[in-house]
Amino acid sequence: MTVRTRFAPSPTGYLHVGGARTALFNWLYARRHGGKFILRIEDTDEKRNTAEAHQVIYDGLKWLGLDWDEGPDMGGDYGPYRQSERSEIYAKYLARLEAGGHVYEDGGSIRFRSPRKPVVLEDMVCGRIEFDMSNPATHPDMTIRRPDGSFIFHFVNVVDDIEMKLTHVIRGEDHLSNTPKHIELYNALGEKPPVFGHIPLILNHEGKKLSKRDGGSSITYFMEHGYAPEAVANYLCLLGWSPGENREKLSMEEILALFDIDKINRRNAIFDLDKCFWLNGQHILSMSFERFVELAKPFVEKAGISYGSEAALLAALTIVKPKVKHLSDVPDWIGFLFTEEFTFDPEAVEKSLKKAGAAGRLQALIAALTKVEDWSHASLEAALKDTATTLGVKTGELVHPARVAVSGRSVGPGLYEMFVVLGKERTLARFARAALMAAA
RNA sequence: GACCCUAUCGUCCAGCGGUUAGGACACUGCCCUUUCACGGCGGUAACACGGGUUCGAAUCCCGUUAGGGUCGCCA
Repeated sequence: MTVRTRFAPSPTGYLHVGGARTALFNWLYARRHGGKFILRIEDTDEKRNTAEAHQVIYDGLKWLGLDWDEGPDMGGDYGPYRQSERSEIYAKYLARLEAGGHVYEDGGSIRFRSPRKPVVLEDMVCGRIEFDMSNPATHPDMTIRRPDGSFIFHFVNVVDDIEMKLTHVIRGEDHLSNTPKHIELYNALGEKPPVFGHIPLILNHEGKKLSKRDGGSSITYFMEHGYAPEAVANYLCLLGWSPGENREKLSMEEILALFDIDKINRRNAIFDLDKCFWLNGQHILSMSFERFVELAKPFVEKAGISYGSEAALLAALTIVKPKVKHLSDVPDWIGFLFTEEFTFDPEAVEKSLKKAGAAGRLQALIAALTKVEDWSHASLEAALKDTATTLGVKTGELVHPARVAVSGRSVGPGLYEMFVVLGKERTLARFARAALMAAA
């Protein structure tokens, strides 16, 4: 039997990180077991069902590196993959329930009559759980169809999972309490329930279910704020799961090799943006230059930086990669390399350029750099350090004003790297301008 | 309220009957250094509580407390 898992989001217009993690775990499970991963859109609630809302889901999943074998955009043997297009199927299943005497009408809607027998769930993550269904007050007969003929989540979800031959249902723990209802439905339909796995929830800093309002709760946030998909996927996996050996940073390939659904713990996790951010820096640091270019370039283009030639852009990206932490910071970190119109950070000017003696030190540096023939990192470093020795000052006294002189700011790529990328002429011109500012 | 799940540093994750309770983020001290970063060496910081079981419990059992989830004609 081939493993078949699914991600079944509702098109709400944004992809929740919790949903993304659910998708990730389902994808991982399918891929690990040579199975299929299916995307199904649960859009029975028509009012929030738009093409853009679908696109957000596709974009988010693709961005994370998740691919699906069957879905609304590509079809498959068990479609359609949008619930809004599956009404006849639901009607057919409702007829089966009616024939079995499992439903009754209540004020125009149709309810499923619970057998009121204990339900036992063998959950991949939570283990064996027995539910007492005897109290109608806490386990009322669920509505499965509204008076207007539309169907309710619990019913369509089960029907679709049956129809699409899903073998494993991995979902958030918020569904754990709903599961006995679903199992009753499977039983009434004479179908074998899939294997369930309820994963712990992602909570915000208040310890509540992470909601739309919380910063960083949607995948779009990470896409826009310069996170690498592999870093976010890595972080999401670490919530509730550990590869062992105190490992933190893992590639998708490594995760795929190590991930195991029954090693997921059962406690909810609080989303920590700090750690995700750190992991992002780690991934950027160790990713290939090609990958970095691929991820950083869209941000550069979007910022409208006229970088001239491709070679010039690559040179700039090279010196920035070892230090930048957010891909979205790249435009800011390279912009000054391509224009003389860059802005000076007033605070940096005040602190470094206007510092007593800075003007004189810059002049000394100009004199020394002018004499440098071989405009290389090593020669430039030697020249600057010699100057510092001659002047009897710490290298920092030259480095700080020099950095502000060529970039206008106190943070950025390595100093000599910037000199090299700018070239001798532009570097010295910027120094001359800065010396004027320092003297003013 | 009923039912279900959970309980180790502030946060995430190790631990699976015998450990000086470990790693990571964050915070912080020192070193390196060319700012920021990176890196290196340290530090602060945890087994919710009470009963059992056992020679021995963070680990197993029960209870309490706390937190989360579900109880929709949302998904």
